Amino acid sequence: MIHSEGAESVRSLIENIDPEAVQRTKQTKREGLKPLDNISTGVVLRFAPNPNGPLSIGHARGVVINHEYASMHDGKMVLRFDDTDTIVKPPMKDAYEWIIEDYEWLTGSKPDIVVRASERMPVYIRYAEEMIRKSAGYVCECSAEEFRALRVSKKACPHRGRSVEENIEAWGKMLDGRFSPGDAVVRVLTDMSLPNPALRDWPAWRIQHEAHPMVGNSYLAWPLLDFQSAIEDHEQGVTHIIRGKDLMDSTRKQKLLYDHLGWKYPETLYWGRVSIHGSGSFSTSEIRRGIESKMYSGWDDPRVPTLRSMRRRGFDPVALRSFWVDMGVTQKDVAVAMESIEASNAASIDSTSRRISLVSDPMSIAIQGELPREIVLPFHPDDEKAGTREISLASGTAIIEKEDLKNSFRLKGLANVESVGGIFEIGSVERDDDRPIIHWLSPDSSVTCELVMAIGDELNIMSCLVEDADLESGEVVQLERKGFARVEKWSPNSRKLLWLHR
RNA sequence: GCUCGUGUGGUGUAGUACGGUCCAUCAUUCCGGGUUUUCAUCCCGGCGACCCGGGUUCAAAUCCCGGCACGAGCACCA
Repeated sequence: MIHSEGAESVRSLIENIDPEAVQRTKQTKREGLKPLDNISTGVVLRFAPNPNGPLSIGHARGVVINHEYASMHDGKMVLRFDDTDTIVKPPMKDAYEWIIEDYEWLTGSKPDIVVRASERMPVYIRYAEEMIRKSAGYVCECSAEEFRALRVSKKACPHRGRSVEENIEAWGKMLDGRFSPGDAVVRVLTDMSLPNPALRDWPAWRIQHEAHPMVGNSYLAWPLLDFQSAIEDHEQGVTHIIRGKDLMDSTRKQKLLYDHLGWKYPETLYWGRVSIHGSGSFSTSEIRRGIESKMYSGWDDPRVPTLRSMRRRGFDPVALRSFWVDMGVTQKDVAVAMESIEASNAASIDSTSRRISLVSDPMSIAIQGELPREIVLPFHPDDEKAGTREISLASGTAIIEKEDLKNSFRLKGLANVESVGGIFEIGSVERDDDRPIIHWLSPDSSVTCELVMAIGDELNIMSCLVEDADLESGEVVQLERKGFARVEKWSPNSRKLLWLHR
């Protein structure tokens, strides 16, 4: 019957049995992050940066999502410094403190646990030995090139079958410096015939003789990320790992290690790559070079995509958090525009930003007619509590942007004006037509200031005129008709604004 | 080459585990209109999408197979 009658009759058939089954309900969008699975025993999440510089905008997602999940499930958050490489990405002593500051600014809270891998070396050494004694790992003396060839041909390396005693002996040589860098690595014993080449006897330890900024020359062999991270996640009781999908093979490698050690691997979520268009896309090391060569003034240079630069320009961490939470965790590679982040920020700060006028390319016009000695304007159109500022009109002139000059326009908050032979006559105080409204300044109530604007790799420093309002250093203001800027300095002899965004 | 992953409007996202409640959610951009003494804010309206092809089924964004596209890993970096 079903076959011949079609969907309609099936629908009515179902309707007779259970009317609710065919009721249509408007679908809704799930709000916030999708809850984690397997949370019955509580959650522990972690954010694990390399301390080779302060946090950049690229780290923000990792900080925000992990932190949000931890607080959403009343769990703990571990901030871990993965600093076991002293050569390729050498740690920077100051960065540890910077990252904690950046973390606290962005999340509004302190991490529950802070751990540096470099202070945990005894733990890693102990587990490496356990692994070797269990014949779950071995010391390999092949060169990188030799092993690469073995990996692709699925062949065992000559050191793979050594006895535990021989391995322990070689391991000791790695630790005490009888081996030189490159002479040997510790590998996790997996299976050379594994279909995924990345998993075949993957390297866990290598030799590095460089001094470490935190622990000096205490160690000559260091664990690689996959080993160190796996051990530390277990030690800290991490329940959920959220990482980039480029690290999927890391999960697989680490699971093989967990199998050797008899541990249960955490739940793992992945996200895709995010590229942010319109923000400088440079790496931490590139920024560092730019600072060293004096191209940038520091890690908070307005041109540089670090969190501290964004903080300095006036970004609101609450807006940043909601931006990343809204994006959620998907494995799609996404491209977002810096303008989107700015729009999110603008929405967040609009209601609290005081309004003032700034003129960057000034010209004076004479105004005449019935003028009050001063007018009072609100600092915010929708919020009386923001207070008011007084503008003196004693001089009978107004300063406007050159590009706003027309024969007829309205000086915002004052009156319509009309050019009569170059002199502007005051007209209606009421707004009674749709002539353009422009912002303006009075020479008696304005001061000069510096407006710093980052445009790509350029720093545009403009000398401007601005209202002499009583601004506070650090506050974010909206420049009428222009956009937002943060007050860097506001003292009688030096006023400096830093451009934020429209 | 081997391995893995992802494809929903311009952008981002919900829905996909249990096919019908989806002629597909929400936000933003864009377009039009309104409010407003800012090109800000706010309000209303509109445009706009399930990668392609087969299959299963009364019914597929959802399940299966095959393509295609894009991305990642195969470092003695993280």
